[in-house]
Amino acid sequence: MNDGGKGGDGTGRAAPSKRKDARRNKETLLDAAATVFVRSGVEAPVRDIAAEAGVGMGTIYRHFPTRADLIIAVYRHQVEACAEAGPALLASSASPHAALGQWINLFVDFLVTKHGLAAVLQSDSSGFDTLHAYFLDRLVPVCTQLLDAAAEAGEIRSGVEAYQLMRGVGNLCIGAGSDAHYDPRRLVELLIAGLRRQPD
Amino acid sequence: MNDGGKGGDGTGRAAPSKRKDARRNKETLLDAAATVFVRSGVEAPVRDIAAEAGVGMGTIYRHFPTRADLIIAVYRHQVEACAEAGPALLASSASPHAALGQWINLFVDFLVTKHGLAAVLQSDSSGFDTLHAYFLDRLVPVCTQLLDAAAEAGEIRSGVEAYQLMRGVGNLCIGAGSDAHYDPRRLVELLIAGLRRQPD
Amino acid sequence: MNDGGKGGDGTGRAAPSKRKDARRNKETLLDAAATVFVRSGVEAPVRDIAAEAGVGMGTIYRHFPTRADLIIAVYRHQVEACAEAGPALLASSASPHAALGQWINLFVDFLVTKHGLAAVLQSDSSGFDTLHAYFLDRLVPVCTQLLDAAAEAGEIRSGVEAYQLMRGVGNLCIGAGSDAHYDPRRLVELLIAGLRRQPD
Amino acid sequence: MNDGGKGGDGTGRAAPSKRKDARRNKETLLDAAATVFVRSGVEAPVRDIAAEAGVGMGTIYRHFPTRADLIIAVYRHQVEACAEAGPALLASSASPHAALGQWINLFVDFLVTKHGLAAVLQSDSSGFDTLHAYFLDRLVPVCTQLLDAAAEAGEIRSGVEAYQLMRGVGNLCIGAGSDAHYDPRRLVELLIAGLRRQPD
DNA sequence: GATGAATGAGGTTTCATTCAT
DNA sequence: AATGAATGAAACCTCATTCAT
Repeated sequence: MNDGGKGGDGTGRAAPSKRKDARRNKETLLDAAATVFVRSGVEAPVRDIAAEAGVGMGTIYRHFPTRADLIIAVYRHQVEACAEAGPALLASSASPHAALGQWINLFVDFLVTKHGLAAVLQSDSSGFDTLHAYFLDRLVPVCTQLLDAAAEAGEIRSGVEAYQLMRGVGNLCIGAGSDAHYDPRRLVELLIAGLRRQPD
Repeated sequence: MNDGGKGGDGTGRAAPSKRKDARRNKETLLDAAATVFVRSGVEAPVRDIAAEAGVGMGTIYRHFPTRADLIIAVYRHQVEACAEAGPALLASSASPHAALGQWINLFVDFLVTKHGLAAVLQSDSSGFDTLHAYFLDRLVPVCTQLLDAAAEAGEIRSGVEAYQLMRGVGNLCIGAGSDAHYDPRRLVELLIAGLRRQPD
Repeated sequence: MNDGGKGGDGTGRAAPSKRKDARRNKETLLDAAATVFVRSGVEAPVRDIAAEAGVGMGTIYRHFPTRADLIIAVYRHQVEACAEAGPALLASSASPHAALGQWINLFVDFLVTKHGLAAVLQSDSSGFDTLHAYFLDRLVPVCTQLLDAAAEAGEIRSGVEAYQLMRGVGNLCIGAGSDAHYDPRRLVELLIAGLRRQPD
Repeated sequence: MNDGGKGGDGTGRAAPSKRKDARRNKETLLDAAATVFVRSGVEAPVRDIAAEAGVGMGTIYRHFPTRADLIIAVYRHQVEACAEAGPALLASSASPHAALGQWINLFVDFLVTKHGLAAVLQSDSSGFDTLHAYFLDRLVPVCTQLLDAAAEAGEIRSGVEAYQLMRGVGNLCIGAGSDAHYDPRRLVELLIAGLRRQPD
């Protein structure tokens, strides 16, 4: 959304120009943000991120007007990868339900390593609307596809929407890491198991 | 020493005594807090709660030194009721697993109507330690009992601890209410279903 | 301390009468205040004193409208004793200057054991005016007498006023006790030594 | 808005650069703080200082994270000057004892004009540790040097430590200014006189 | 474009003092 | 007379966000 798409823009650039500098700067920013996010969570003070990047705070606001924009940018690659893994898993797995389980695991693995991200994903603070929307837009369709496939195969009960499932999985990941006795993976596994069409 | 005083004091007191007033006031406070908690969540500013109750902020601090104390007081009755319902359900339900499901539903019903409580329950901020402890102390044993019964009856897979389950359920309840499309009950149902010993 | 504990106090009272009760109460208060002053300084919260005495805060305000009143009452005996020691020392000492030194030592001994009193004695907060006045009224004349005697005997340089000297000694006592490396007695000794008519 | 000031800045600079502005601002802050310190003492509310300077409170915290930092900054020049005057006086004075007296006078002159500083200098509140340390680190060695010189010259009794002397002098300066009848200078003079080796 | 100084709302907590019971 | 609950002013400190340079 904020930079103009899949990347067609780079093909034959010759002049390094301001543009390149800016890009480098932006990437420095993303690296710094990622680092700080790991250290202090995705709600870390802007100042800390700026300091880590060695730039002024204004620079961050220029490139990423809202925190959501920054978070999205930092995790875009991983979200994309996750989204793209959906169809692939569907194709390669023994069953749609298995594919769903594996895909969800990818999502969980992503979330549990992102200190504070899961929490912010369910925040209803309007500042995070964009973030919310991005994750949903990108992942819900994939999840829907997997869910539909499993439903069609008769493996799962119907009536569970992808949106809900994603939200639930996201929620289960909140607080992981701060409590060694809490293992979201295990619970998510139960959740997915619960989707199974029941024997009785 | 300070009240013996004149001596008699007892039997037929007409004066309602400060004590009674204070007690009433405390209840006013709890009502006010409950109201504000619904409106703005359990992390609402102390000042707001005081205003709602029509008292000074100091009054709140007098009765409830920490926010955790206030939250516990506000919800104590419901938590107790929930805890006590466990054994009852176990006795009256068709199966331990069914009892577990029903009990969890009670817990979910409780949580989803408490704006922000679920979120705070998993917060690792030290200010909420007491709150955390209270919920855990009161509910985990009950859950354990239900879980054990179900395990013994061979209805569920073993290896899931009550603590984890409660945490998971609590997490699933975060953000309920702020999103009409998100229904924790449904997901919790899946989670509990997932506990079932699998057919394969 | 404040309730008689061992029970010895019962000797032979027949008619406790309101008056006596009130007196007892007042004394209980003074004991409690003294205790708390030692523990937390003379600026300890009113509530603490009330708690120590086992009475309500209102009772303290009734008997001692201002903190200064309370402080004065607590230390009155000792201040009186100090004041009265002046003439006695003058009569019994080898020289007026020696008497002065001994008397000042009494004052210092009194102050250094009263956590925070010296500090409050020089506070210009209007709340302490009475306190200020009491100490001054009671002790400055005594000091003047000693000073005059010493001056008359040609032992000290003239031109130092009792008020100043008392203030100075009081100031030197501030903070004693909180710093093992600071010994007001030694400095006061220098001050008094400095009063001596210089040889040159 | 915030300073207008003496006007010297007009020379020829066109772009005073943020840095320069900030520096000026910092000085504005120090001036304001000094003013407020005179008016209300060194423990004046941060908000008052900010108001006096015409800046937000955050600005104060940016430049001076703790109150001790601010106080030190406000008085640094004078403390340094005082410290540096020590050796100079020693070199130029008739005797080490005279030098000591003059140096102490400088210190007293400094303190008596700093409303509340002397009081805070003996506070044992941990917030002022830095302040305490600064004054001690800077001045005690100088005092030691003067004291040692005088002792070596046989002018004073030994056994008085610079730390104690400084503390004592500081204490004597507490409350100066709020009482026209109290003149610390006179008392300090006595103290120093008292150091003299006694004739007897 | 970049910088980072400045702003100031926002929330917390403490206690002296009053006054209804 | 005594009680102690209630009041609420005061101060503190933090950060997201803006904007002059």
